[in-house]
Amino acid sequence: MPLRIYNTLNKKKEVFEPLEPGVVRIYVCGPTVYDSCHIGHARSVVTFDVIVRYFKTKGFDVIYVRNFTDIDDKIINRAQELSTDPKILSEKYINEFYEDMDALNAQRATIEPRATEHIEQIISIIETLVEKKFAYQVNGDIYFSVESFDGYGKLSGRKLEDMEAGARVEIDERKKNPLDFSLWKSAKPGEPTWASPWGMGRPGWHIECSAMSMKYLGMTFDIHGGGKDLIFPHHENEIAQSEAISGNPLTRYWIHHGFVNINQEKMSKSLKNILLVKDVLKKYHPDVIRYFLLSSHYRSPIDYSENALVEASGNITKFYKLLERIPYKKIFSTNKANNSPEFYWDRFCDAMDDDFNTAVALATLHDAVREVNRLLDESNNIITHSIEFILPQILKMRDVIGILLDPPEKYFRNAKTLKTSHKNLNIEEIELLIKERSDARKAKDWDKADNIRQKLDEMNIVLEDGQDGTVWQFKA
RNA sequence: GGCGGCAUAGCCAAGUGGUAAGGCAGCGGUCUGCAAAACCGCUAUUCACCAGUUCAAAUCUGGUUGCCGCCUCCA
Repeated sequence: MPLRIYNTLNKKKEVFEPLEPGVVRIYVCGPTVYDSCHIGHARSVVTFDVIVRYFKTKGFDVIYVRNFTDIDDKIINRAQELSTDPKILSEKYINEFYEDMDALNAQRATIEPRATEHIEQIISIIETLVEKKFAYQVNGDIYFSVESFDGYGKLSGRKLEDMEAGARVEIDERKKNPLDFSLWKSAKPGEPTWASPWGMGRPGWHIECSAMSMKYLGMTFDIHGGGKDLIFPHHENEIAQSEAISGNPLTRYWIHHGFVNINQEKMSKSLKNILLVKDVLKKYHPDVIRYFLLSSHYRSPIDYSENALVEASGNITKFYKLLERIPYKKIFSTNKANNSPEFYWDRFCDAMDDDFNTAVALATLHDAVREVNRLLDESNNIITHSIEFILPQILKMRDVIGILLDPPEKYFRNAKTLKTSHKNLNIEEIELLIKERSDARKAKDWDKADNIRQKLDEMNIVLEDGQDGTVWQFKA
């Protein structure tokens, strides 16, 4: 089955064909680094992380470019509020971004360019736009003239006339059209500036992406991605700038992911419900966050709630419980020695091929895990041939989804530490109680044993008596 | 005002013409001292509502209702 991608430009799924066979060139709009990453940033990063991982496992060479917007009004304003330098501020949040996203097991992009390191390219593009009369100068400012570009509105499905009518855009008398957007802003006192043919100033927001994508991926590349909110005006403007210069399509496939809501409300500063990645990571394992983010289709909105994370947590625990049943070395030493069709992996790929349907892909993982559990039950935990055949498929799925990378012991140990620190409990105390109960059980003092179990249950601890003794964990 | 999206079991969530994936919760069973975990079985005659097209519709068309997003910085 060929890979099909929903293309925002045409509003339908299209068969993916890279410009150059075997190579995928993809550009994703990265964060403006003026604040900590929230769960919405995580969705963007994880979504494209899985897409890129999938391309790689399918044998593509992936050139993945994700930028940092490190010069912008928001950064300058924030820096002023904090009486710091914009450069220092953006540096700080770039580091935070890496901390958060590394923690989430997101692989780094191939190239991670910053706007401020591409001023030269930006200026050169603006010069061309001015030469070709797509842009005009007003004092030290350069604006892009939306009317000069025929295709303006083709991505967002808007018409210039419609937008002007109800526009809430501030009327700036100097612009030819209210929707004209700035390519270059003249310097204001105290702001970072660069020399340009139009005097000291700094780039507008949209132009950096055109400059950097062009530099690293060429005039036309395969995939351009970002959040749905970027469709207009950001991506619309990128198309205008880039295509005005090249006369060729900026990109062949536009991928836009949906938002994360918090308890059915939009995340916003005014509602004070911005959920930071680093805060969620204090409570949940990274896999849990990834599972949550990938359990719905990337284009749908998803709703963050405590309940959703608890549920995701239960599923991740279930997966690790399976891995725990298999000697760790055995997990990696298995290799399929026969040529039968890889049922689960094929089903997983079919799902991924259908516009990266991670929900169905995860369902396939569940099915595979259930079967291995069943086979282990049947064989009394002996690794049989059938199991050796399914395990590598599970590992391949795991590698695409980017979860289950910890050794199970580590996962369960972390889970305990995470919860005990939250609940003011002490692992030694808990284990002492469990020891007491085990002694009682050996003495067949069931009442005492059940009493202790009851007590632990009240501490939200659940016990499992197995052949090799009792293991415990917190309820999700 | 303009553009777009969504509505599937108690909850989350796939499914875009061929008779409802998966997860959570629930019920019954195997296992267990009893549990838990794991596994097995059951759990939507039906996909917001009303018409229409079709041999066949959750899926297509028209309409109604309800939610949501974008049009201003936003992942």
